[in-house]
Amino acid sequence: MAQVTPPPIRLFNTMTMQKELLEPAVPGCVGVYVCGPTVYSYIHIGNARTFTSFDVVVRYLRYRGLKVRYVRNFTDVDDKIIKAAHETGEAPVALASRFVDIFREDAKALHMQEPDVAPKVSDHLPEIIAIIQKLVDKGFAYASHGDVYFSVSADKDYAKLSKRHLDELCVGERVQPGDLKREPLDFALWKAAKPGEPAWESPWGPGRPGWHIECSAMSAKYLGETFDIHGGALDLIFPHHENEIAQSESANGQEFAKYWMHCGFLDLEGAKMSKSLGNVVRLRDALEKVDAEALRFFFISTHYRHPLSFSDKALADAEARMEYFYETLRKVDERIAGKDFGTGALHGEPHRFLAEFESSMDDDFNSAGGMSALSGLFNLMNELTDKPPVKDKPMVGRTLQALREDVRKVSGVLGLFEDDPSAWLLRRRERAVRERGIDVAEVERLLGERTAARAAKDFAAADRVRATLKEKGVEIMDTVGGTSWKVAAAQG
RNA sequence: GGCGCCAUAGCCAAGUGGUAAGGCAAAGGUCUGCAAAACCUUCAUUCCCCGGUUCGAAUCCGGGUGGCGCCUCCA
Repeated sequence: MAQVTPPPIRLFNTMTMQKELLEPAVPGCVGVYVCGPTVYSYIHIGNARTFTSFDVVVRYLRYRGLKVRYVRNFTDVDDKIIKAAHETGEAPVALASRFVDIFREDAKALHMQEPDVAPKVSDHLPEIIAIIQKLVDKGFAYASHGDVYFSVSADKDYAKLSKRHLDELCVGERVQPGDLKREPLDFALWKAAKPGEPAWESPWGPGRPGWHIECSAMSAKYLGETFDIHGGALDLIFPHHENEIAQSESANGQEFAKYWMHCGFLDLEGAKMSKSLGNVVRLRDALEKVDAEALRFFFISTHYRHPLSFSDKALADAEARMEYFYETLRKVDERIAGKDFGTGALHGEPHRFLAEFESSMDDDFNSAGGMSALSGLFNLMNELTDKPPVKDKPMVGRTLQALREDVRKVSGVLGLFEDDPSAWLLRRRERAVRERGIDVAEVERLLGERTAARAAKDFAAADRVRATLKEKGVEIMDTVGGTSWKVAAAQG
């Protein structure tokens, strides 16, 4: 077996601010670490966008034949968790554990694949304490009244990821009164326990890890001291990722991650989503109103590094597009199901669309560019189904089969079209029926009346029924197989 | 103040040196009893503005203007 040529995937590296060819440390194998959620609440649609983006990255790397180890952690020890637990009266560990389960449900609902490893901070105290000890031993960290701090001045290339100047950073840094730190920029690796807080024993007394050290410890455990891709959203560049680099490279004396990928922000029609404004949209609330794949499609339609604006209109557009895709697939499946069209030539080079899709995705996971190829693919499916340009029916059938097969491949990468088309369409109609308060029995009765009128060639009566239904938001379609109906697009 | 990002048709959105993908909307057409869906056609001599580099720039450089993010927890 010949050596497989590595796929020419290029990705934008925040460290160098350039697109680079992906060259894994171990050829053919890619280690990916994505900073996962702090489990103190429900995730919002911004979090969902980030995790969906990396879900697609990992799916694509695998599609391209790379062996991926995908690690996404749970931060289950944290100030915010302690605070939230205080409010609900739960034990912090219990609250965190509850939201880990909730996160898993949400991720599944959005068709995200499980990471290979989903480590929790609370399960990795020995590893965390070990790396802190290593930093203390090497002189990069110091203990202070039960806390341990990383000494930023000991790290000569601190801030290389965010490209900041230390003297400038000091200006904005708040220095707490009675601070235990030597320098304002130093950050906590270990925090001494306060009464009532979860605490673990350590060489510095009871306490808990600081925010950043967990990722250094857990990534090293599961991916090694140097690994390939480290991801997260833009806001993690500073200080979180910067501090991870400082810790890991100081402790291990080698490069931490080769490629840094950062996902752009999602806003609400230009407004920042924030708790103080009270406009945080939870993923699960969004999924009450919009189909999961439509939401994924909405995310995927814009490049992962670009800002994305969430709105009802954008969602409605995405859902309408998904309906087009699924209607097409339903027709195609009906046409080719269980049929054998033999072997032979295909019409119109159907595989060119998949090739186009791949070349877009190879270029920094440009899923938005890939949509163009997808449109071409579906367009050809419709053309072949409804108005075949060639008479050779077996050839048309074979071509449709080939196209359907390519849709399945794209589906595996994007996490779209994973449903049975008819089931998806019916589910969407049922949701619309509920939302619009449509009386299905009445619709069926009116349709019966209309069918009778049409049979009697009383088209005026038939058109009156059509108009009546239209007022109720129901659109009807006459086909060879009879009349079907759907809920018209919402007018607002 | 520092470090960055963004600005492409009515809207969404690719394209980062070689002469503007795709989608939605709109208009016309095919099909239809009429529709819907689908398909076909049309729809940016031009990419926020002003300079510069180049045979050639939406793409590179300089300067503006307008949005935004991070610098404190944040996906």
